[in-house]
Amino acid sequence: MEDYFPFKDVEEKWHKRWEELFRCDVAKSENKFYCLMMFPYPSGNLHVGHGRNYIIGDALARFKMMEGANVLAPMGWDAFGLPAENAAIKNNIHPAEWTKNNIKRMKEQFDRWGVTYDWSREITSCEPEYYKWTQWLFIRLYKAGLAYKQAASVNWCPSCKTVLANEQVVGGECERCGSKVEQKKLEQWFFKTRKYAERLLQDLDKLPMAEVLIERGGVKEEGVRFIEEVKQIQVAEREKAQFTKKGFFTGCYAVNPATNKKIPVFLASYVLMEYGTGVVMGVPAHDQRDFEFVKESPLEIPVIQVIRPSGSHGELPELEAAYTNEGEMINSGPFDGIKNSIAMEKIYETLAEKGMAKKAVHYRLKDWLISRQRYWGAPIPMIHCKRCGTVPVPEEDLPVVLPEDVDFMPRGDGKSPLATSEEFVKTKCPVCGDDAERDTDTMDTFVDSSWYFLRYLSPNIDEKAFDSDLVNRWLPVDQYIGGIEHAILHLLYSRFIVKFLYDEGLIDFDEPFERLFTQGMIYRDGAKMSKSKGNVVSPEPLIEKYGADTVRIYTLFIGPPEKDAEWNDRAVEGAYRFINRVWRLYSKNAQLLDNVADRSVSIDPEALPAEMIPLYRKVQQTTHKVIEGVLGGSFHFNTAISSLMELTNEIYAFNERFKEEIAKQDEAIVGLFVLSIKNLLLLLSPMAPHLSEEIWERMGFKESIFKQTLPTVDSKYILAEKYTLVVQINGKIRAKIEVEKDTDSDKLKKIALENKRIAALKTITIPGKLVNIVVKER
RNA sequence: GCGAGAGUGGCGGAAUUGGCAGACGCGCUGGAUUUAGGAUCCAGUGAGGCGACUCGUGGGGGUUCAAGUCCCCCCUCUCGCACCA
Repeated sequence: MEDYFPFKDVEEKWHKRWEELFRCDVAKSENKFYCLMMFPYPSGNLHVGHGRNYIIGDALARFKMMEGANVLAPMGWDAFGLPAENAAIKNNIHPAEWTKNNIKRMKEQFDRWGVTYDWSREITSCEPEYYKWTQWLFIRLYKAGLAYKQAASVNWCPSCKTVLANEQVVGGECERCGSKVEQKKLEQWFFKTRKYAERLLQDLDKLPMAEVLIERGGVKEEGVRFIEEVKQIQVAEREKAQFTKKGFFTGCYAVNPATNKKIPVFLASYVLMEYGTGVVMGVPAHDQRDFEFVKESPLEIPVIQVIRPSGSHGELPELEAAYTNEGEMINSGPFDGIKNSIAMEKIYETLAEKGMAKKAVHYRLKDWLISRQRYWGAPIPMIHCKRCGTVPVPEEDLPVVLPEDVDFMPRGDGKSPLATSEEFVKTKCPVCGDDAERDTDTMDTFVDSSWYFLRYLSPNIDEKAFDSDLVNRWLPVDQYIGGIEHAILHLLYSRFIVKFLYDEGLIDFDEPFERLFTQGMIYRDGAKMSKSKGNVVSPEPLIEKYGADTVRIYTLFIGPPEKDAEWNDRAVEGAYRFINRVWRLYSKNAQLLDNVADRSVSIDPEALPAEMIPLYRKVQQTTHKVIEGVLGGSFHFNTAISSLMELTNEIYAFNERFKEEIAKQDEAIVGLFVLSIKNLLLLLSPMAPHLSEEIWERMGFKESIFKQTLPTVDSKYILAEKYTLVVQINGKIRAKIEVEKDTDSDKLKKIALENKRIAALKTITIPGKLVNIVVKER
């Protein structure tokens, strides 16, 4: 008997066979299930926190297969991006090569977890075959009037003379050299996401997912704004705002239309031109920023309190900070005495009647700035001609290939690295044929990832971006799984692009994802795993020591998948013990179980002796719980595993109790025993696939366990025929009595009252649960 | 500041419609087995009390026969965004 599951001997064998299993025939779209996991950035190493995403997705894909679905589970690489360029600069390796190496390594990591995909559909966003179509998308947007050029600020390091990403700015300083970062205006490309703001907001209702709320923060309606009256004020010459929260008195006054009082007008450094009209009403008594402005400024600015804190009386003390809570209005003319939240609406109504105000909706959504002054991205396919202006590269000339031999070290003139390649820059104008220059910026990597899920259906076609027919049959994605960090922008951009393609008539759906699931982060020592904190847990040593199934089971068992969880090295052993407990169930009984498939073993539940019914019932209850818990929509693998542990414990007890009968091959007992083990394996297999497949094969089944259907539930046996009735007095438990399952209320009441002879005022009877007796005094 | 989420044993976490709080696992304790250790198997394990009992789901109120769950107020923590008013 082998005491431990020999995972090292069998894992590889199964990885090879599963590749076939996961190859999807997309021509058959009936009963399709598109299970999409966010394609990762190939940063080099996956840790167990990343693993959660892929393990959840893999387990789900396998459950769906066993439910009979035609599962499409593809994978690819979001392969353009800043880290490749940083690594290149640091280690003097070409970004393309660095990326390629990382992809190779990460693919191996997927494999070791037993996470399987349809690799025949692999896509890599940095390959010309792919980014050709990212460029094509840009041109479509441009031709539809949704791409435009405008000056916008970038972070600029005056010492490195280069553009910095937000991430590279730490505390206002360049992370590399520590110089103070400046803002510099550059002409850049934008996509008009704002044009889709209303639809992006409205259609959120089509997405049944918890994360909707997160995105509501991104596209948000701003409330009432008093625009009209302030527009009349002439804004004086603006003083340059190089200091924070300082102001300049214009000498002008505005009139507060609600009270008809004069208000001094200031220029303030902290008011953003880009937001709203660029003009705001300062309320120093009730806005902390305005309050600080008044405090920091040498100017004499009156602070008028207009909200009296709830419950306060008499003279109001001088404020030490802005009062931002509820209260009633004071110093507000006709609105005095009204609760501030109500007054807000009242003031609006009054002004609206006079035609002085109107409600406006402000989406907290900017147009999408897609230009990046970087090398490692898809070149923007535009040509600048002196005579014809900016013109798109003709579609037949795509892709605009990213030249390999470019010096992408910081050059110090602020231009994109591509500008150094004369060969790249110099071109002919496609309109007039004259000498012209290519745009030297590349696209934001979010553009690459905003359409990749369409490409998976036909990853290799070179005459178009995607096959509309296949895409229409397979999308929207049935289940999208990914990290919370991408739940906002990536989702927004993908939705924008899909709506655009819908408007262009290229696809017939306008939301890309049917359901989204964002899994929680895995923490370690109270912080999320990161290289800089040095708290990452690598999967390899764990898989080496305990096997892939242990790591999978632990990862799924750690907690509800949507919540954050703390990694605990020692608790991994619990998963390891469980795996081996299941294995021993087999190995202890190998004589019986080896090739048991070839024999007919069956049971008739109706004919089972009473002492065997509890196990049969446990099998039914577990089956019900696992299938409901996982496929019922909540992906609660943690409770599914716990109930499989319970079942395992019960099979152990059964095995021990009927040891001799099993040895003697008693038909009924062996039948139930084998059934229990079969169901245990079927339910466990998506989560611990190596173990389950191996035992399944040894039991003599010729086909993969993932080609089996999930066990069905004999629902008659879900409820026990007896249960523990709780008897409460005044809501406190006073007795517990075993009763028959179908006992009616009257009978229950009688049983309870006989048990405790109490003069009852009132009795609450809940069949199946409890009897609560209410008495006057205890 | 805005937005989102979360507070249950020593720890991770369970608890249909409000109906036995703490399933399952980790850790700990004890027993079996073993020359011993490890591994394995079995049992116990919220706190207090000898006890019948009492107290317990961040804190305080409330609704109810009954509250982790519903309502009001407060506290703490985590994440995301932001000179966005």
